[in-house]
Amino acid sequence: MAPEAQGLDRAIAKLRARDIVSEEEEKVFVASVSDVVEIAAGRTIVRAGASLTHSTVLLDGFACRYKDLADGQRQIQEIHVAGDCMDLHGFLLKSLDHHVGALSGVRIALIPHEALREITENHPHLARLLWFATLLDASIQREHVLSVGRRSALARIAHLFCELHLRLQVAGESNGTTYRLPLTQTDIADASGLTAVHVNRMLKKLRDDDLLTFRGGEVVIHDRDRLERAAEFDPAYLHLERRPR
Amino acid sequence: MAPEAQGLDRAIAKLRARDIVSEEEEKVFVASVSDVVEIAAGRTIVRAGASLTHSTVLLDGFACRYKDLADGQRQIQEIHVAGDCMDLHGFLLKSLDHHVGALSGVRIALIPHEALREITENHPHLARLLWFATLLDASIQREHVLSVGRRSALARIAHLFCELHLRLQVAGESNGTTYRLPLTQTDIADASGLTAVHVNRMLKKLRDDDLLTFRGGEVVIHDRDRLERAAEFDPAYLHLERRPR
DNA sequence: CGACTATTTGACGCCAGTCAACACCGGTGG
DNA sequence: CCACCGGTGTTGACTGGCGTCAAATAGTCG
Repeated sequence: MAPEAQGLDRAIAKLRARDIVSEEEEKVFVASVSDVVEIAAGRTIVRAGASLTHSTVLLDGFACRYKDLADGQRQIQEIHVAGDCMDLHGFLLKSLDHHVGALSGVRIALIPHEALREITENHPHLARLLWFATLLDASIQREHVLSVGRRSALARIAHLFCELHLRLQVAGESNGTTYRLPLTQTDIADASGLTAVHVNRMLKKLRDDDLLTFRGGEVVIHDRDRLERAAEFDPAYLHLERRPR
Repeated sequence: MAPEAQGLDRAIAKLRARDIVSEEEEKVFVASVSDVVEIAAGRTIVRAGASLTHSTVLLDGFACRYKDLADGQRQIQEIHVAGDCMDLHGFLLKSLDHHVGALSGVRIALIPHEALREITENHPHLARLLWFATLLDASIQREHVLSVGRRSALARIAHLFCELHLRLQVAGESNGTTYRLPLTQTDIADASGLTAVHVNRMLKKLRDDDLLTFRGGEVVIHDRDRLERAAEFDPAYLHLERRPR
């Protein structure tokens, strides 16, 4: 592995939480990386509609998929954490229907579509694991539809923090009750379909109720049980069981 | 093809709208069907969490994926039309995180996971097409997040009707401006994250504005242009281009 | 015809949006 | 060292879109 590709182990860890990944498959995956680049916070990583030749793996930092409406409203569809294959979807869609943006400074690995195609031809099990990774995105997005469509503002935000906590734990980026999350309240609002002002009010309530504190890009969970109940959080949709796929 | 498997051609048509499907691939796909069953309106087709051995293709009728909250609120995450591979996701997830229900009477084909695995081992291009089909679901669900999170009630409903119109045209189930849609206003509400009462008000407004009429399970579009503008509908996310995948 | 479900409409209430003012903070330059 | 500045966070007053409740009407199936 090129030394700068460190962080790829997080992507492997994410898969290993769901199935066995052989040494050889790990090698094939790591070898498929053609390049590693850094991108500053706030920059666009992939623009909707652009013709794609590479997919990306988020090695470090936070990114998101999002769409805008004509009046300037933005909706974040999924927040990505280290280890996520962000636009593996682009491999077969050929162009993305949404933008991918850097929420913090990020480091990403590029994987040529040609290498992915190769994997589908010669490494069917690894191909199924990559397919699985895209299905996990879909599952996360479905839970997001539920949140935005039916949960109260408070529950939406609580749910988001629960989900990120668990996903970051899988990537090895959280000890028990704390994690870094360098997002603004506006980002949270764009993810949860609310306004920044109302997010602020709900964050205050979460603090006052002693459920969690989000300040200075850091989340501190005070009462995980009550937080999960407030969010009606059930981690089943993250499919955290190791099974043959 | 078993005669009762008619309707599978709609699934093939859906793929052929996006890439070339060879005669042999079609044969392999059709041969993978082990059974065809009918299910009455309102019944559950797959329950969340159940252990799965088959995936399903919707041959006829309308179905949906949905989740419920504890207080009884329901959120439909995607409406499926004839030709959709509904829980191809279950092939690799092994158990679904959501329910699949029949919105009308439906006919579905069952495909054993074993046959799908076989396809990933021996027919990589066909496997990529099936992967693509699941990515299309993800894309539709992302647009759904945008709708529910940011569009007004009127735009949400207008968008839903635009999307279904186009998807039904691909399946050969709509002439120019009309299509069958045997859903109740409550179903529309559950899909769009609104209440049935408010859906009713918005449908009245769509009628009064002469954009479309939805009555008796039939949609009549009066002014497609203005409807699309009201919905801010852009079909790019349906990826209707025939390209090598 | 009667029971049931779906649709329609009106009155009213509330959750979240809007608008606005102010505090905070790190960076920048005089 | 401090004035300034843009981005972010905080709070209050007010508004409005959509939810809630309720009752009447229209279909539908036995």
